[in-house]
Amino acid sequence: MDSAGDQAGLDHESRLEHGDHQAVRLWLRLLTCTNLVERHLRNRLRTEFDITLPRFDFMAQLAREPKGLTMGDLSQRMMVSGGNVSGIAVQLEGEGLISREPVPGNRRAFCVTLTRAGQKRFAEMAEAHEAWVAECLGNLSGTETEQMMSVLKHIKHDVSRIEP
Amino acid sequence: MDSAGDQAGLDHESRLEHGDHQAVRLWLRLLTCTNLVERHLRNRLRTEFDITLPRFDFMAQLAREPKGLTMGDLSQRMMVSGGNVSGIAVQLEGEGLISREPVPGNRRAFCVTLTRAGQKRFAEMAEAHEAWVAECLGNLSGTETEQMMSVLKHIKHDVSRIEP
DNA sequence: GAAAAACATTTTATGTTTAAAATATTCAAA
DNA sequence: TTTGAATATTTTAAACATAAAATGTTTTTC
Repeated sequence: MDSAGDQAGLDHESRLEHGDHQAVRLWLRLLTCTNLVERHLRNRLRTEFDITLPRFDFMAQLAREPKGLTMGDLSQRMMVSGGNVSGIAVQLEGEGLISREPVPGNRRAFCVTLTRAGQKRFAEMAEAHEAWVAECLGNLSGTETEQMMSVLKHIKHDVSRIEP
Repeated sequence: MDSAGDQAGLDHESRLEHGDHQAVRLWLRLLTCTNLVERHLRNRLRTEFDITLPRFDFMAQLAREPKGLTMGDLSQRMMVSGGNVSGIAVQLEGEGLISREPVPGNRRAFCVTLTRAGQKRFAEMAEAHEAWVAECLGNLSGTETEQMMSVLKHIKHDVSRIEP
């Protein structure tokens, strides 16, 4: 196969440019779409539970790990800087939603867990949150969802290889 | 069709729960993936051009509209608050990359354009940026790209209908 | 044509986010 | 065991983000 098979008869160089351009278009749409959903969830959390998305995320990570997580674990899983996690923890601790206890064999680290009040509070929010997400992404067909999951996995793999 | 056709024999209620749960899994993957790419681009812009993503985005909007845009246009296209755009504009103007001139028939609005220096600077960055995006999203097959574009369009449509 | 409404932007106050420096602890050698 | 490297967290400074109030301008309406 040669130039006969080229899309729209483009040569190698302009085909590459075309491909790059397509990638940018996809990226802008991906970014816009994610921001749209994120903003929607953020607003709902604020108006209905008076909580920010990062704080909700913080609690969600803990809810998945009843044994607790260190500040570093949280930073990694939330994919935000350590300083950020630090600030959120102070607030949530002040509100009695999480507790930070020293780790027996390691005086550097804290073990952060949801308090009972935190668990109760999170359970209420999580149910609503799940419904809101379903409002945004739940109308896709089974095929669409699978395609999306598959392509995102592919992207994640490609990006991870760039600078590990 | 009745319970015979249900996936995995789930009843209506648990099928709904399953669907909601799937939506959350998709959302988390979508968010993670977008953040991964965004962070990568942000880091590269910082290390190689010493510029932030919002400032790059600001200039990108102007590059697409040689006739210029008002502050309000920019706010809308960048999907951020007006106050935010205002702050970025002051900086970029200070660096001589954009200019803000009064609009003839409207003394409220400014017409913001890239200066010649801004155009030159942006052209350099845009070329690199396009290549970085292609590194992240350019290894997808044509089918994958099309699927992704299509599903994202669907999502955007669904979300827009929730609260317009 | 004056009052009111709408518009375009900036200012202010508050809070989030990051990178980088600082602090403190643990581990590994030499 | 003391030096040095690695680890875990907090603090700090700068940029970014928002909502709401303030400022000035234009349009509408009566």
